[in-house]
Amino acid sequence: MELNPQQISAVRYMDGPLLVLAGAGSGKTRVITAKIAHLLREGGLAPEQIFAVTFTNRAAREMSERVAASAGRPGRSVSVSTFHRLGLRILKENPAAAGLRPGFSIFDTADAESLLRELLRMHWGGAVDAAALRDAGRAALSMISNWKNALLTPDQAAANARSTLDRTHAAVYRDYQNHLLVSNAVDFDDLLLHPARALQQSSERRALWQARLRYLLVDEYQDTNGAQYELIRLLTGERGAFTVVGDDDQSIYAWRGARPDNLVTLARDYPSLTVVKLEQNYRSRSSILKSANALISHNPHLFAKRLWSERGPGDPVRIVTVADDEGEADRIASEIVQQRARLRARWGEFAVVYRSNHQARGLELRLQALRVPYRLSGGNSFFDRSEVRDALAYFRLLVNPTDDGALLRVINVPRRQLGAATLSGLQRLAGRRGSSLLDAIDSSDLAVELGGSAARRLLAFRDWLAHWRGRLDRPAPALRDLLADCGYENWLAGESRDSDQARLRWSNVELLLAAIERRSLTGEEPAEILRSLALDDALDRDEDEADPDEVQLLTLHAAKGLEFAHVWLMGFEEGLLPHRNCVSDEQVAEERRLAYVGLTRAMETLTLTLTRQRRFRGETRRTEPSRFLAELPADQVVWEGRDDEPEERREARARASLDALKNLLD
DNA sequence: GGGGTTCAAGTTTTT
DNA sequence: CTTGAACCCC
Repeated sequence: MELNPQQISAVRYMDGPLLVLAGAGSGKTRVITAKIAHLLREGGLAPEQIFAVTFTNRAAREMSERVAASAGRPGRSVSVSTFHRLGLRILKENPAAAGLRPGFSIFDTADAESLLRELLRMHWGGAVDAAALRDAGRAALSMISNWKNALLTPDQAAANARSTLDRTHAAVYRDYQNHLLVSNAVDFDDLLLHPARALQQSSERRALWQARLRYLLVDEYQDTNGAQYELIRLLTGERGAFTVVGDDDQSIYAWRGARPDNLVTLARDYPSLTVVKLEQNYRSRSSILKSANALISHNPHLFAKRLWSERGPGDPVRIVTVADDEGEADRIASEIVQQRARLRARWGEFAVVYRSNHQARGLELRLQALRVPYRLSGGNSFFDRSEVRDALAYFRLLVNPTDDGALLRVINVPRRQLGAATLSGLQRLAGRRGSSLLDAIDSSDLAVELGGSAARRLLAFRDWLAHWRGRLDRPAPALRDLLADCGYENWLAGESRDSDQARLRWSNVELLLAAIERRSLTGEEPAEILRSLALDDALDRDEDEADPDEVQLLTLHAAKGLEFAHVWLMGFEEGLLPHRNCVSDEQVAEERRLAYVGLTRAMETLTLTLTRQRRFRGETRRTEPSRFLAELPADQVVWEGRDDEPEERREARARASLDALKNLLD
C-alpha cells in the first residue's frame, strides 16, 4: 500500500531524532517496517545494526513478522524485542557490572513478592498476620518498582523518604536488592535498571553499544518509564539516531511506571527533535472513529490531534444491553457464529475484548458449547500454574544453586519433613553468614542450630540436588528423572481434586519439559532457557500453525496495537470500565484511554455490551452503565435491549436471532 | 512436622 | 464461588 506524505517523511527522515505522533490506526507499524526497509536500502545500515523495541511479547512477535515480510531476508537479523529482552541482552554481556554471576535467575512478580513478604516479616519481627503481610508485600513491590523505574538507588529512596512507611520501604528496598544479589537474581525492573546503570557508569560499554546499535526504533513510546527513557538515551547517544512512535491517548501503563510525559521530555532533551503527526486513520469506519474521538475528547491531552478517516460511515456502533453475564456471553458467542456465516468471514476476524481476564470465563464456555475455535491471550498464563512453577523452581535450583526463591518453593514439595521451623532456622543461619540458603546448609553450625535430624535431611537434600545438577547437559531428561525420583507426579496427583485434574496438571509439566527440550536441542544453555522462559508470556507454539483461524479473546491491554474487522467490547459498566479501583481523575482518564484503545481496534463493526445484573463473588448484583457511554456521540450509535426499547421489537429481534442460529446449526 | 477442617477475603491491566 | 490462611489434633 502507498504511504501518505506524512508517513513518507517519517520513513525518510534519518538526520536526527524523530518523534512520530501516531494516532490509532494511522499506520504506525507500517511506518516502522517501511523505515527499517528504508534504513537497510538507503541508510547503508546492516540488519544487525537496527534495533526495534516494543513493550509486549505479542507486539514484538507481530512486528518481527511484519519486518521479515517487508524487508525480505535481511529483515530477519534486525533485532526486534521487548525492552526487557534487550535489557537482558545487555546485562548478560557483563553481569559483573551489576554484581551478578553468569547463571543469574530472573525473579518474576510472585518470587519478588514472596521475598518481600519474608523481609517485611523480619523487619517487623515476627507476628504479623498473613493478609496484612501480603498487602504490605504488594505495596512494597510497587513502591520499589517505582523507585527502580525512576532509577533511584535505595540510598536515594531513603533520602527522599517523607513518611515512616516510605522509610520502611526504602530499608526493605535495600535488603531486597541485597537478597537478590545473594540469590544471584534480578527482577523484571532490574532488567532495565542494571543495564541503564551499567551504561551510565562505563563510557566503554556505551561506546560499544552505540557502535553496535546504529538505529533504534521504539514502538508505543508513550509507555516508556524513566529507566527505559534513559536506556534509549544511552544507547543512541549524541547522534540521537532513533525514531520513537507514540500516542498519548493510548497511554495505558501508568500503573506500571509509564510516563507519557516522556513525549514532552524528549522535545526538551533533544532540541533538534523532529515531530511528524500521523492523523489519517486507515483502520476504522467513521462511525467507530467518531465515537472514539468523542470519548477521548473528555481527556486532557499533551498534543492536539485530529484523527479522520476516508473509510466511509459503516454501521453505527451498537450498544447492547443484556440481562446478565450469562446472557452477555451467550449473545456475543451466538452473534459471532451468525456474523461469520452471514459475512463469510473467518473466525480470526472477530475479537472480544474486556477489562479484566476473569470476564472471559463465561464466554469461553459458550464458545466451547458452540464449537467456536478461540484463542485466549494472557490471563492465567501457563507459567502461573503451580505445577509449572514447581518444575521451573527445580530447574532454577539446578542452574543457580543460590536461588533462594526457588529453594523455598520446592524444598518441601513433595514433603521432605523440612517445615517452617527448619526453614526459619536455615534463614537465620543464612542471614548471619550473608549467604544463600543452600550455602547455609554447609555451615558448621547446622546441626547445632537445627538439631541432628533436620540437619541430616537438609544435607541429603543438598546432595540430592547436586547429583541432578551433574546431569544438566540434558536438562529436560534430567528434570523429568528428578521429578520422578522425588515422587512429584504422585504428590501432584494427591493434591489434585480428581484424576482428570491430576492428568491435566501433569500434562502441563510435560509441556514445560517439551519446551525445555526443544530449546535445549537448538543449543541454548540451561540458564538462558530459564531466563527466556521467565520473560515469555506463553510457550512457543509449533511453527506449522502459524496462522490459526480463531476468535481472539483479549484484555484491553493485550489488544493494544492490534486490529480486527469485528470487535465486541464486553462489560461496559461502572466498576468494570472504569474499574472499581480507579477513583482519581487521573485514573479515570487512564480507564478512558483503555476504552479508547478498545474502540479503535475495530475496522468494520463494533459492539459494546453491558448487563443489567452480574454475578459477583457468588451473588447477583445490579450493574450500572459505564459513564463512558454518555460520552459517545448519539448520532453514531444505536442501542439494543435497553429498557426503553419497545417490547415487541426486542422480542422480534430475539426470535430472529434464535432462528438464524438454529438454521446455522442444522 | 503433617494433615484435615473451617472460615474469611477477594486479582485490573504486563514484563 | 473460589482460594488461601488460621486452627486444631494427631
